[in-house]
Amino acid sequence: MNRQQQKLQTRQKIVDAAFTLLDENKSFTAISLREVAREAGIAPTSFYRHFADINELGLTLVDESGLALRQLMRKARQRIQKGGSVIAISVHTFMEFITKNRNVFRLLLREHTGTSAEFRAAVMREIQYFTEELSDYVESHLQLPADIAHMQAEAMVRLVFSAGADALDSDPTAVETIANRLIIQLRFIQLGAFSYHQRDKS
Amino acid sequence: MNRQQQKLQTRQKIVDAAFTLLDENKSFTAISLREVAREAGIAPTSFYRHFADINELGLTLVDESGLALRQLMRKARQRIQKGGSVIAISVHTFMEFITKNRNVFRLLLREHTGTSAEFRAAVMREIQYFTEELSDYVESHLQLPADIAHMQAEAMVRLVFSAGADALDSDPTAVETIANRLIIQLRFIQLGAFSYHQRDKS
DNA sequence: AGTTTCAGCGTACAACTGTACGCTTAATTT
DNA sequence: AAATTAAGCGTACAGTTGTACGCTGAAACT
Repeated sequence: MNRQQQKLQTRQKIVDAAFTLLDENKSFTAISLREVAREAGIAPTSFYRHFADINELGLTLVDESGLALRQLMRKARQRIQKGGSVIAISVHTFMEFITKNRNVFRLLLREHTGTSAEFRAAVMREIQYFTEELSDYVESHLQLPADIAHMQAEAMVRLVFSAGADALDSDPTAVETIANRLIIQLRFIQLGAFSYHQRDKS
Repeated sequence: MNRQQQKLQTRQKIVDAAFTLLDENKSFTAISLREVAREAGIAPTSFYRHFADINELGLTLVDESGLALRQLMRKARQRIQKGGSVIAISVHTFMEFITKNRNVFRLLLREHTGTSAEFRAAVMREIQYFTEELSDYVESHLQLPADIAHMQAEAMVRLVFSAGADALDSDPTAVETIANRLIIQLRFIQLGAFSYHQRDKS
């Protein structure tokens, strides 16, 4: 087999192993190089052929997670084209994602408040993509000035991530409850930003 | 000296040592019993005279942190008696607290999304106190039905904690900016919940 | 065909971990 | 005064960690 392909394949095995280890009771900072190697089926020292550091692996995972989320956003936007509530569809898409990719979302959540400033910054960057895309949407579709649109988008993303954290610990029926409450709370923000804007103009 | 007092004193040394170690780069799950003992100035094995487990220490820290936050709430409510914006005063009190007790808030943040289900539950309980007290306030002062008041309070607390997380990584001037944005975003929710309620009635 | 490259392995080591066990010593009880 | 209690210590041990070093064997190149 091609050597390059082979290398990429084991690299993927490492990434997959890391995501597998990132379960309910293990944060990325807490997993050891040796555990990852064991799970990936390689020698501990072979790890270094792919990543200089365990941190480099971590940042890769955050990047991949962010990418997955952005792809999700696109999918949600496509669904909205066909009509329906923007908020409700977005929330359901999001909840579907985190229940199907628990460890991906867990990684983002944990490293967002984690112990590595580098990781925190990486996650915040991914969240900012989220916020800015939503901000653009709000600005153009709801006809709000940029600053208000941005605050609205930021608040919404905060709520969504926070509710997502709760959803991770809940069974499917509880997730549905959380989603429904979240939808109403997002409407609060939407309505509130609008009336704040109206009041400001007069 | 009294033996009981002496014991309580070293116990406090352990607690203080743990909070000291809980700095920017160290989560509670990541600190070792030996580190705590070293910082507290006792032998590693002496730790067990005070806590059965390192987890027992952790839950103690969460409890103490929650207590500190509840005391803060009372202080904020007292200040509000004298008049002024409820939201603005609460936000400023909160920000003052987390900048003066960084590690206390850090503990709550990290364990909220941490790897121990027990710790997560403990933190969520503390957050719920927050939410419920605020919910009662909203219900009685803004004349909203209980369910809407609760959703409003929950959303507000989510926003406050999320903004608090950002504030931890920021310098004083950035904290001020975050606080001001947060105040507006909380107004969004307040206004939004009100018009959601109005609309619902008709 | 001969040479070079390099992914992966095995061994090795020092550092650190939690905690079992028994001792000391001073406060407390009898 | 004698006996008991218990906070704190020191030693010890097995387990895990990251990573330095040199080797192997097959793919890639000349």
